Amino acid sequence: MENINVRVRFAPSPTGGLHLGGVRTALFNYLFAKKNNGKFIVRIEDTDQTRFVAGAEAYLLNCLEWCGIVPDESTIHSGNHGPYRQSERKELYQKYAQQLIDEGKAYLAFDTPEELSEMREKFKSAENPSPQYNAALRMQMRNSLSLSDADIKQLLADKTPYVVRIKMPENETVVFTDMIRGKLSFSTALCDDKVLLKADGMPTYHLAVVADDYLMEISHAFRGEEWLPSAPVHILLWKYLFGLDKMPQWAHLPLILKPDGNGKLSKRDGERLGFPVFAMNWTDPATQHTMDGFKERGFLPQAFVNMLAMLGWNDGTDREIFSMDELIEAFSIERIHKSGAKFDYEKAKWFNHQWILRLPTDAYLTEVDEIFNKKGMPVRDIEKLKHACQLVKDRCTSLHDFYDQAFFFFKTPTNIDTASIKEKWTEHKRIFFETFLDKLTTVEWSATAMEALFKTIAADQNIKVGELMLPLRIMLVGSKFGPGVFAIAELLGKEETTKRIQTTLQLLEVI
RNA sequence: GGCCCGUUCGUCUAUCGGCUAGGACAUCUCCCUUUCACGGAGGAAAGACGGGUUCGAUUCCCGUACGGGCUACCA
Repeated sequence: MENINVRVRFAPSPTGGLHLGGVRTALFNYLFAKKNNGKFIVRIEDTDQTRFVAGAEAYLLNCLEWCGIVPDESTIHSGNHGPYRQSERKELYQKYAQQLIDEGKAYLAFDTPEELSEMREKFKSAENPSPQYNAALRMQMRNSLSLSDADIKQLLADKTPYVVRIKMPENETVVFTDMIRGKLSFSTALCDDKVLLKADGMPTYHLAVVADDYLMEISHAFRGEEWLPSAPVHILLWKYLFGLDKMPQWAHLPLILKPDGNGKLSKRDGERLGFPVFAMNWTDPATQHTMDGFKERGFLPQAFVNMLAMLGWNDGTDREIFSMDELIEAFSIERIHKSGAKFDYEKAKWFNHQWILRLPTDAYLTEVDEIFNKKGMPVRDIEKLKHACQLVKDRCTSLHDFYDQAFFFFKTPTNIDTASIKEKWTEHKRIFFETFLDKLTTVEWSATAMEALFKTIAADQNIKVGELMLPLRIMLVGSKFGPGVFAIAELLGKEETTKRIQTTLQLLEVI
């Protein structure tokens, strides 16, 4: 079989981290590559020097690594197709641009940005709100097709800045097969003369994507649906430069939509609706504004990946829970959907809960420990934390919930909800708990033994057990939540349990 | 405006011409639980519309509507 080289391309920008759509594109690329024993290549471009941010490359790869999406080749991990940065490959693109010019497939355009917006203003109408630089208009602009040779020479001699534009054929039909959508056709008459090389000598995406994919022997390329309209330009460039037989197979992935209303999910939606949109947190270097990622919100990478995979793909059965290996095993590109999917944070949390239950506690103990540390409650006894996690995992949807659900194991509650019990508090109950405390010193320290003792004393003293359970819970936990009370007591230990009961008894005395 | 893509419960989706339209999230009811959850059982909830093709269309075709994407020297 031919070599399978699947690539995903990123262009980091300072305003945003790695969003859901980006991770999902990478994920599908990765699944496809692994499924077919191919290579997964991550390309991170410094497409625009002014926008490129130091640290962005490492950030992107960290995010992918957290997700378990590990590239075989990347800008940082390197491979044998370097150099990877666009700025270091400048001459290559210029060479291809020149080739196109020589063959009459592209031309030089000297129009200034002002002239371009002037043109757009001038030709703008109700029927045509966005006039294109195309066959109909290019002869009215200042370019190597409309100007005389002498003029062009003079402009070049004066070092007038220019761009290279593709000369779109007047009326040709470009046909190609998308792996997800099937056969698609576009008329070149509707595409404009896209800029291939910018005035600073750097390529636009259109030229770069074609040249890079060729040089790096890419066989398959997945990207977002938003690229579909410019696909004909890329197909044409492949035809002109390298031949369609060498062109990678395309797959245009559906978009991830905002949960409410319509449209592409944006980072603003996350802030507005209170959920993360990035894999890991990202600080905008300009504003120093940090946005949480799924990782920081207490998501497990397994759950995050699982959730993303199910947003636009399924295996045709009712199964929803997949590990990365299982995804690779089950993945098939034919089953990727064509339509966009609205992101549902509730469902994302459900996936996380499922993975919290499924994974052994050890898989996330370090993260939970860190969360306790950040809350200012360092856990000295990691084994105890582990037990606590096992006790409360049923009721945790995020890793942060472990703190809310288990903090009382590590710190005596300061707010005792005595209000809930004081109305029904009696002298009998006080006597009961004093007896219980007394006998506790002799009993074997286990939940079952304690429960038996508790019930025996209750029977002896003729008090309903139900009347005593809530008070005991309040004494140990501080309020009305948590796992079984005797299990809590067991983990708290004899000393702490006794102390908490005594403290609350005193509190009730005062009241 | 033009071009392209899409359209099954509120949401994510199953169905590759036979459907009493299945599952999951969310929601509601009940059970379990001497707390809060988990869990279990059940309920309500969908094929945008109009034409074809066919014995039979959610499924295939064509229109219409609606939604989205693109229409930059951004990707």
